[in-house]
Amino acid sequence: MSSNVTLKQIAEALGISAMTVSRVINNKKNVDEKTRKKVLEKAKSMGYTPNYLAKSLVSNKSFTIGVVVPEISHSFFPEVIRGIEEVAYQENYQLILTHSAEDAEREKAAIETLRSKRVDGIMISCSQFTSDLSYFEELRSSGLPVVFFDRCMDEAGFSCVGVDDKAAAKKITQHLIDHGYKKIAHLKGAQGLSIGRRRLEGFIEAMSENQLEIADEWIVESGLQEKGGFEAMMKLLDLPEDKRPRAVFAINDPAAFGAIEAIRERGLVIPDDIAIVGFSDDIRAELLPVPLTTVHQPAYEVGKKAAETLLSIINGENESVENIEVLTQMKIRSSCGVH
Amino acid sequence: MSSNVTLKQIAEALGISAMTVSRVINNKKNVDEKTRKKVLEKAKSMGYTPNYLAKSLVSNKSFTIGVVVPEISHSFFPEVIRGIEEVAYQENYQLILTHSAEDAEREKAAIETLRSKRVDGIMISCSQFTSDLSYFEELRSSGLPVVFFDRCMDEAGFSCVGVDDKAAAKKITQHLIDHGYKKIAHLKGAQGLSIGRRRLEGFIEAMSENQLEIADEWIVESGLQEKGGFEAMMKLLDLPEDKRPRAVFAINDPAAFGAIEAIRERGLVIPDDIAIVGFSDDIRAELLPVPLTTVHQPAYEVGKKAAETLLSIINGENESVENIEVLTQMKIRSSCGVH
DNA sequence: TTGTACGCGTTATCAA
DNA sequence: TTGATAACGCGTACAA
Repeated sequence: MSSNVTLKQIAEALGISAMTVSRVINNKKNVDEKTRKKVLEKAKSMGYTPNYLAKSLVSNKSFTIGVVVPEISHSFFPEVIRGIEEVAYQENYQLILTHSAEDAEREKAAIETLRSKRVDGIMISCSQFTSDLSYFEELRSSGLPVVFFDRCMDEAGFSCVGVDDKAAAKKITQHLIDHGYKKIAHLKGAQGLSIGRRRLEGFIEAMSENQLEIADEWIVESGLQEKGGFEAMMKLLDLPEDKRPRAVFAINDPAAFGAIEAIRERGLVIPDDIAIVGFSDDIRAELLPVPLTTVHQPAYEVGKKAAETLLSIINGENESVENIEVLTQMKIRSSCGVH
Repeated sequence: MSSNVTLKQIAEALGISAMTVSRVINNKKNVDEKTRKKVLEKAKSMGYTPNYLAKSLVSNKSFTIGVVVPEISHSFFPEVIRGIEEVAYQENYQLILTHSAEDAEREKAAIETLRSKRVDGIMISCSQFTSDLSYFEELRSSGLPVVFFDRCMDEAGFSCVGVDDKAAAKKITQHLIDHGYKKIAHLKGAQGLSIGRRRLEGFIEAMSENQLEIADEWIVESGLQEKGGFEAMMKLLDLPEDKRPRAVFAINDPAAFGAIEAIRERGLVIPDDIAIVGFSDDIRAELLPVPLTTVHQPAYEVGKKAAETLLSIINGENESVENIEVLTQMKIRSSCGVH
């Protein structure tokens, strides 16, 4: 077992008080130079490591931030985490990383654990199935600083850092429209989630402004993963040929990948038979046989901004509940049929 | 600020002792049913959250594991982290994730912070420039459970969980040899790192066993990133044409990607002019214009195994220092000229 | 069944 | 400059 050296032990070994040792370790002024040296040497030789648990217990401050993500593997979240970590590192905070695995209950449990570990704040990107608003209202009343990122619960009363989902969705839909597509479908995400709702809104707004029909059967829920995209696309492909859309805007790239697989399986060609665009600019998007037109999300920036927002709340520099949008960029490739 | 409710506050509100409340919260037997109910209700209404800091201080156990990775973004580490997280989650441990950004000093600092936060164990994947063995010896003498994964310091006396680097390197080199290549170069990694050394060993062994020449100028240090791969490959391409290798085994896929870029820039064709193979099966490998032959590393498995190993040490079920190798799988694609 | 005393490692406060 | 004491929130050990 790892036996840890304490201030008291150093003090005893030196025949002085623990308080003096503490003062030395924390670089306080009022310590005799000789004593200081003696203590530092002893601390080193005994292999002293300060106990932040005890420190935190006293100061009610842990310099730890909790992060809750719904998935870890794909390209977006690791990049966000890197952004968070960078900011945290600069400010001497550490990250407790938890993973909800798209499970709302696991997400709740993770948040409770983080609270128990007395993190100074929490950053949450919701699972696809998160819907219990009352839980977040309770969390809010606890006073713990919380910031959502990417996948937010809008009504929860916490700040949200994401991208300009609605504007970008509208823009990429408009791009399809500008190039002659009229029959456009949307693979949508859960409507409890900010991104699901906002991207759908952007799609609808673009269609409406151009007086295009938004057929009910052309808005299909796919969720955010490949499998859902595949299944949703299959539904569209099962429509009678004259009712079939000529273009598809998928809620995100993984859903688009699934849809592409479905289209390929049916022997149809992208973009000739069906055009498709995604959202997120997954690392694989530009490497596909038919590179995917999509919206680039500056994930690292989202992470940084979210961490900065949380830290400003923790430091009491910021009271307001904000909706912060990092700007995206369209990536026109060939899957939309327009180079 | 978030004012946290304590056992004592609940006790006072109920006119009983904190100890009784503690017993209820921890589901101890000897509590009157009525008291239990009363306490649970009060705890809920007051929004009680147990303070694990205090608990850990007493029990000398934090149920927290420190993880140190050299990079976060690419496909390998997120997948490893997911594996670690999964095991940790099952056993009710949380992860403090730290990032050395390939900086040996930052790595040391991260480990020290983790010790201060009294993690129950640490999992480390070294930076490319880690070389201070004495630091790890000190760490070892502290008795804190430590496991290396993927990038290990062999002499440090800690267990190491990785893949069968040497065997796999030998096998993929042999694959090139079997298909007629004789002039084969290797883009190597830092020799302070297990993977750098082992993959080079595998390469050399395959070449030697086939009595093939290992020219000094054909073993070039590239490091583990794209940029280094590009530069190293450029050196090879600058050799007089008759001294130029016909095939290249890159230490990992990112280095291979850089090398491929260099080859392309010189107007040469893969695999016709130069064949290339990598290591790691990056998510992009199979999507390249000429899909990359490489070695698939089961990253998730490595993470799981490493976490299991660490937990077994923490639980005192395992004393021995082991070298655990998860088996890889060759992915033959077209960059090696053999389908 | 319930309560009291004490200690975990640290620091703020006040006294010497 | 240094030291004694109390407190942070909790649980163990013991007593009532």
